[in-house]
Amino acid sequence: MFKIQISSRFTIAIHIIVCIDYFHEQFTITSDFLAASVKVNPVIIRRIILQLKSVGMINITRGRSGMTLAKPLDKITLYDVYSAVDCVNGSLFHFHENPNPDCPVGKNIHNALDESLAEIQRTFEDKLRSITLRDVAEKIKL
Amino acid sequence: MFKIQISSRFTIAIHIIVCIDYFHEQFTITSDFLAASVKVNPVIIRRIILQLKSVGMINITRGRSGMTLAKPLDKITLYDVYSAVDCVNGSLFHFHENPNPDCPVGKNIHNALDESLAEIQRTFEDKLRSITLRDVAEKIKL
DNA sequence: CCTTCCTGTAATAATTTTTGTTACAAGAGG
DNA sequence: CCTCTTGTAACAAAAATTATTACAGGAAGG
Repeated sequence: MFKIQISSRFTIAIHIIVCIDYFHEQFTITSDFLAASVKVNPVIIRRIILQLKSVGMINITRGRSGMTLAKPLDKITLYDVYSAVDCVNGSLFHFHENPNPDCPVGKNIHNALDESLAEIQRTFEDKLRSITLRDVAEKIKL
Repeated sequence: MFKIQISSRFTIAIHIIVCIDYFHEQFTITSDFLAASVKVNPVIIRRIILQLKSVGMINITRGRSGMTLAKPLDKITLYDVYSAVDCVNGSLFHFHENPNPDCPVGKNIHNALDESLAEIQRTFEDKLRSITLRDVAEKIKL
């Protein structure tokens, strides 16, 4: 009924990293190469790899060089990827913005909830931190 | 830059439940009353209270009766509210839908990731289960 | 029993996000 | 200098979220 999902940019980014690791000795990895594996437009890939590059996760240059990983897989957690592509600056929860300040509940609901919501988000992100790209890549190679 | 937030329906639903608890002895609680505290259109309120009703969390009748809670606050967890308003049937994560089956990575990425993503979601939902509406309401009354 | 109030619900609009696409300048390397 | 590919803008399409109007139909009060 309702959607509420974390962008596919996250799983695409994971797919990209695993692909670079998997194929880097066999092929020159380009955005077209990755687009063929992920099956999306190459520009989508480029936008994501720019974000991964900006946090020092991969190396890219223009021209025929192809891209490489800048870190070993076991030094990249799902959280690293998540924060690289999705900008988790803010809250995972969307708060209704104008509760009535003249109502005792409306005035305090934010304070009453914020701490709990932040704690939930922290738990979620800690779990993301506990899984590395190596864990994922190993399951691919089986 | 990107949004990715759980619908405000969740925090609105919490607001609603706390309001009913807080005001039920003083006032007749209607969707207009709640709309004034939350500061959204009454129809938004009605759609949410219907969902809360459908899982047996509140009692509603047409006419002048007003609505009441069907459960004590400490028997309602944030997860109960979350699942009532947001239909968490599916995954919290949006997977890109057509990875290339002819690519060894594309063919296996789903299997390799699904278990981990499900575990992350489970952790998240368990945390939601650990907080009750009583915890929230108590902070309002301070 | 009839008037009033409020829910339940459809229909629709306005925003905001997300994803996809085309196009092209500019850097890198052969 | 030619070719390949990134980096990026501009724009289009699709999907999701939130808001709004309107009204039929129970429930309660007089």
